[in-house]
Amino acid sequence: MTAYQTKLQGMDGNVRVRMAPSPTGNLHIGTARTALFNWLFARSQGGTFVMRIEDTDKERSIKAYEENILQGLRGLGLDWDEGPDIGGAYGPYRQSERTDIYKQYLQKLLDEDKAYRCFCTKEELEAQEQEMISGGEAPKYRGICRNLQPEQIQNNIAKGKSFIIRVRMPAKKISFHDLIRGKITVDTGLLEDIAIAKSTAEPLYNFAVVVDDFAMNITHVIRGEDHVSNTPKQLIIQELLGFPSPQYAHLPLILGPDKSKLSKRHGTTSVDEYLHDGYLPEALVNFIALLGWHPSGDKELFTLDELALEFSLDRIQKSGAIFNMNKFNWLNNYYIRKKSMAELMPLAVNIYEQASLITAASLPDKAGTTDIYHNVDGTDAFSSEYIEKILAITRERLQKLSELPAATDFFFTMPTYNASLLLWRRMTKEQVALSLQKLHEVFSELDETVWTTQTISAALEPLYGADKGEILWPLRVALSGKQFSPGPFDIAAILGKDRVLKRIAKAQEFIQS
RNA sequence: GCCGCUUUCGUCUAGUGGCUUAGGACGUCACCCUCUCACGGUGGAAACACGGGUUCAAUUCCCGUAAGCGGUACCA
Repeated sequence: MTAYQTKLQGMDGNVRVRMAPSPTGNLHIGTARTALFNWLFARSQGGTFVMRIEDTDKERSIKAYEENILQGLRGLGLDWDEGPDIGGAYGPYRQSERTDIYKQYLQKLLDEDKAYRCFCTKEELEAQEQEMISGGEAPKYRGICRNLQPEQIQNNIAKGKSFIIRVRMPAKKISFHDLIRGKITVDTGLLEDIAIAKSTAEPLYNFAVVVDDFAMNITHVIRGEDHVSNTPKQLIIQELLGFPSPQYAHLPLILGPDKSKLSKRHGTTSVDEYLHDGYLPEALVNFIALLGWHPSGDKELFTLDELALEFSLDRIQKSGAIFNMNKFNWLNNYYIRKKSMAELMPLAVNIYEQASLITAASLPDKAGTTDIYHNVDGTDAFSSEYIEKILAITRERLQKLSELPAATDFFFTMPTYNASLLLWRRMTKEQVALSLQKLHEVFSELDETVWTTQTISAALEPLYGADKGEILWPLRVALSGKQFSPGPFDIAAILGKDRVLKRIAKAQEFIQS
């Protein structure tokens, strides 16, 4: 029995939470974290996690975004028990497919006179609003259509005037207990008669949410803090409809460096982009989990399963958390170092291919292995073992996988040199040329069949003067062409005799010209 | 403007009235390792927004103030 299964014993398992993304953009960091916390809560309680697509806004909702969001979430390791892609007992799970359900409750509210038709045009509403603002009042719908006579309504409908549906907002103090923030009280008298549908077939957010959360038996609503002001509205609608209220937990926002809600102007907010940029899913999950939540101990490195084990709502922060790239980079480096070679290889190969450093051999060789790659002009071939060795010595210096091509291109193509870079400290060109010449001699003599980091290191031993750097720096730069790189023995061991000799010769040519 | 929420090192945070010379992590600085960079190791600098209460005692409780954020749609 796993630790998780042990933990679940004794839980009622009746918890039902939902993630309700709106497909109006690619999967956003904030959405991912809300999903993560819902998932964590469901898993830690042995409850059910429901995925529901909130696509009531026909203009802005795009199917491709829905796919991006769902795929992105799965890519992070999250799964759901019910949803548009897998069905479930409470479907359909797309609001656009639930109009009949909304229609029925909308009619009920209209019949009971808890809601009414508002025939005001957008222009009229806007004018009223302007009037109120210039008069120093808080802009709010005045309730022009609140008390229309039945004949007027019939008349308007007969004339084909379009209408929206508004709820009669009762004026009272309403409060709820937020699982994270405690008691929150709002005076609904300050709220206007909010619109709940554009027509009987087009419900609006606050209404659709209430109906669905009830119909889907949701017990806990865990969502961003930007929804606290919607909660009293939804509470009222529930009351009007006679629905019980779920429990609420409002998560602190993820902030940009300027402390405002994280958005595109702060840079990348899309999960996709981070993944394409070489950030690992496990790093992203670990990082966003720590944005607003903290375990009871000092431990900071968590897998998804470990998070599920430790997670609890009462350890969620109340204030917003700035998305700190530094720490994210550090975490990503940690996970790059930790990842198994088997997982890392396909990612790296893909990146190398995209950078046109290698291309998979067009034909599998006769042994049936397909793990041979060529450089683009076909002048050199590399085994997957060769690439694995490169990763082994390079991974610890990467903050993200996308740095791989620039950091290791010299393993696949001849490096280009920069004159000043070949010179170690106060060395002259002549001294460097001499070092290179000695190196070329030693490597020429070295037996190719025992070509390892150790033998290379030992073979160079006799060349050292007082400053090893006079030999090792030119060597490293000759092999890599870079200011920063792994050590020269490791590079040489991987490159092999032929490539090492060629690179040293090229560097010699360069320094003499 | 109105309503709501929030406030511990630069950042993420621990802390629930005395155990705190306020702990950890990232970043930063110094040193070590070292041919470079990174990794790793050691050490340092760095915070309780302000003002009143309550209490023998407040970072911790209460009230104000300030600041920040969120909301204020026929978006979600």
